[in-house]
Amino acid sequence: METKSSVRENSRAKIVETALELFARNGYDRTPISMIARIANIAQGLMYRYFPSKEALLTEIIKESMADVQASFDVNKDASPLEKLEEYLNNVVRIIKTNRHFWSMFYALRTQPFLQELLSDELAEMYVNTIATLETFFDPRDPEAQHNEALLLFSIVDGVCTNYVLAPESTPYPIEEIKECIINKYR
Amino acid sequence: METKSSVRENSRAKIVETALELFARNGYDRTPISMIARIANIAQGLMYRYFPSKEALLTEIIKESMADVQASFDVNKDASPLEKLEEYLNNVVRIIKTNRHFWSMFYALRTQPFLQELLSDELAEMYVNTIATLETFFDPRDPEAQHNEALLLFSIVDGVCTNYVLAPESTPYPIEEIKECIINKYR
Amino acid sequence: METKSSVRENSRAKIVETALELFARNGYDRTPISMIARIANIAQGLMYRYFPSKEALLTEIIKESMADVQASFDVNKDASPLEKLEEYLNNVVRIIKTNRHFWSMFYALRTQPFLQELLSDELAEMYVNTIATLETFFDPRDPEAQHNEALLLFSIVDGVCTNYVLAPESTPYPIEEIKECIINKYR
Amino acid sequence: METKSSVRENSRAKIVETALELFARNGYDRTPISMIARIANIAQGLMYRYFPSKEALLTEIIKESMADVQASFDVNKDASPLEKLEEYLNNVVRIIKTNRHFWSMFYALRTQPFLQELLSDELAEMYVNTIATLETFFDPRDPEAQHNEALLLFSIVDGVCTNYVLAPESTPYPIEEIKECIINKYR
DNA sequence: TATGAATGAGCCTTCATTCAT
DNA sequence: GATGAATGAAGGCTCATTCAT
Repeated sequence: METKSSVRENSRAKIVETALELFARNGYDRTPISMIARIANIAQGLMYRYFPSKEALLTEIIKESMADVQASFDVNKDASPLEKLEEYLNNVVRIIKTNRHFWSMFYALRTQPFLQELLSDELAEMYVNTIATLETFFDPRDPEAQHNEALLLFSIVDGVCTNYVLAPESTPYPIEEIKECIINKYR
Repeated sequence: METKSSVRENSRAKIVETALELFARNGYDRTPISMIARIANIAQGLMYRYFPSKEALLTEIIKESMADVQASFDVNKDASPLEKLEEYLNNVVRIIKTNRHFWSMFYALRTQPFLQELLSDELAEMYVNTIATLETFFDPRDPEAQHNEALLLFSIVDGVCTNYVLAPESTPYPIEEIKECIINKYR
Repeated sequence: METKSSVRENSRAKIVETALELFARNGYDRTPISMIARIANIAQGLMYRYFPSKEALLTEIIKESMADVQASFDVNKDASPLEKLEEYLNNVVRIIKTNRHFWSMFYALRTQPFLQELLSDELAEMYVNTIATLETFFDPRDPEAQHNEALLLFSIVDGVCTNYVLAPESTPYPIEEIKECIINKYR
Repeated sequence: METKSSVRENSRAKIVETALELFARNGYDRTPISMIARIANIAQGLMYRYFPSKEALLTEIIKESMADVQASFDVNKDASPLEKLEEYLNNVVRIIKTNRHFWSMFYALRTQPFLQELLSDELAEMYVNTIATLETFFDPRDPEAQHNEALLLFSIVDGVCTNYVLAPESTPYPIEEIKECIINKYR
């Protein structure tokens, strides 16, 4: 028997899933609500029972996915810096492979000016947290160098992930091998 | 006295310049032609004398700027691999600092699905060329490793440049220091 | 114990009461069914068990309230014209003070073209009845003057009531004093 | 030869005229922009080159018409109170006959709650001004009575005008005769 | 060449109404 | 009787593009 609230959850999930895929494929501004509705096989107006606006749908999707991601970033505190770095990269690769749709959308979105305003709080918080984590991988005796190393590592991961999700299916990006390359540089 | 063709060049240049700045600031989809016209101080319809459509304006801007960039990427063929890499990074940093508007726009645009179709030929060509150049920086005895190293270097530059143009004015990205960090990793 | 029909009456009454208040406050076209349902604490769809449409709800409310009003307009047939007029004005003032919500809505609605069609029969009947009553207050020897006096009195009451219900709380309309003014004019 | 600015004026006037008529006939909320456009024989989007929104179109229409009206309310300062009152009533009747469309719309609009907010400034100012003018018609020795008399006269005019514009063509409202009735009451 | 008025397709959103539970 | 999820037809508004001058 389907309860009312499970009906609700079903609809909501269908909207989120479809929107995520379409935002990733076409971009946010090129994905009309009508297209989401058509592909999700629901009426146009239904989205507005679950989200107050198209923008709210987007931010909700991002917040939910981000929360999932943050949860899977527990790093072993007792490991050596190099081990931590290795574990971090493994986590990154695992997560980006698992949620490719989301990250494809994310990397397309984070460079859009109007979205930076929309998401500035979430983005800034995540950025600061991540940099702080990455700093623990490097020698704290020279704080400036430590900070710069963290920035660079973040940028590397950024670039690699972007290239991974943007690579066409015909020439996939060898992310596992690239990961090994990175680790080698830090040995 | 202003000749006809210089008038033409003036209007055209003003359109390109204004569009570039606005595309960078607001994003392509959020920049109406009317806004470009207003800020460039020309009539709305005038753009269509120079470019057949808004998309054509964009691709033109990108092609022109890309050509400029390619031209400034001559690498000294006789230098050592490390010297080449250093020179390459210097070029990148110099160019991105000089044309920040363009690169800001470029990095916002390259992840947009609809643009990848629009520019796929140019983008693919540039990508292949660049990777080929970067491969010359690495040991050719293991071609697969060589290729992966080139991919990684490209991704690193990608990530660093993206973070540079996205950094808010309040906390600028220390790109010169980061460049040194990178070079250190390759010594 | 609540019988079935009293439940029915409760829901129905709650809908009518809430709708009346909201129509008065926001206007008919700016009061969604969903808002009535939310404030009346009932389900959206429930209204359609009692009224076939939003328009039907409105006309029902008006008809019911009008009936109440008509009932309280019995004028003493044996009184002098001036006494009749005074009694009539007293009735008007009493009724409008008692059902302020309804009259506030009524005066907002009666000028709306689409409602005039909807209610034209009721409105016309009430209008003719009222004018006929008012005519008994004036000298029948000049029928045209008598009719015009009735029209004028009706208009005066109309204007005074409208201004009363429209007056903001900060500067209430002194309807009792105005009533005395009117009576003085007819002495 | 038609200049550009006269083209502009033509279009604008056509929009205003059509909107005024339709707002009067159907009510503001029941008059879609698309209907205005269709009847004015212009494209839907054109309105937005002249007015930033539908609401702005309405307030503009009201402001313009109100200004016209205010201008025609010069009362002879040296006349006796009764003469002033007579002149005032003559002005009212003349104006309402001339701009019947506008006043039909105006009386339909002024009772709509959401419009009171929209126009509260204009409405309040006009109200205060008018009451102040009307007070000069009455004996200043009892200020409270004077104020109440002004309120009543305003209400009377209000009611008469409303009934005039609402009267169906089949039974027109004899406004000239009613005007005489009113004057008689004040003799 | 240049202007800016005009067009109309398409977008986001609201809301009266229906329907499965 | 009661619920609230789902529908779909408008409505207001934006904007790339065309066209008369």
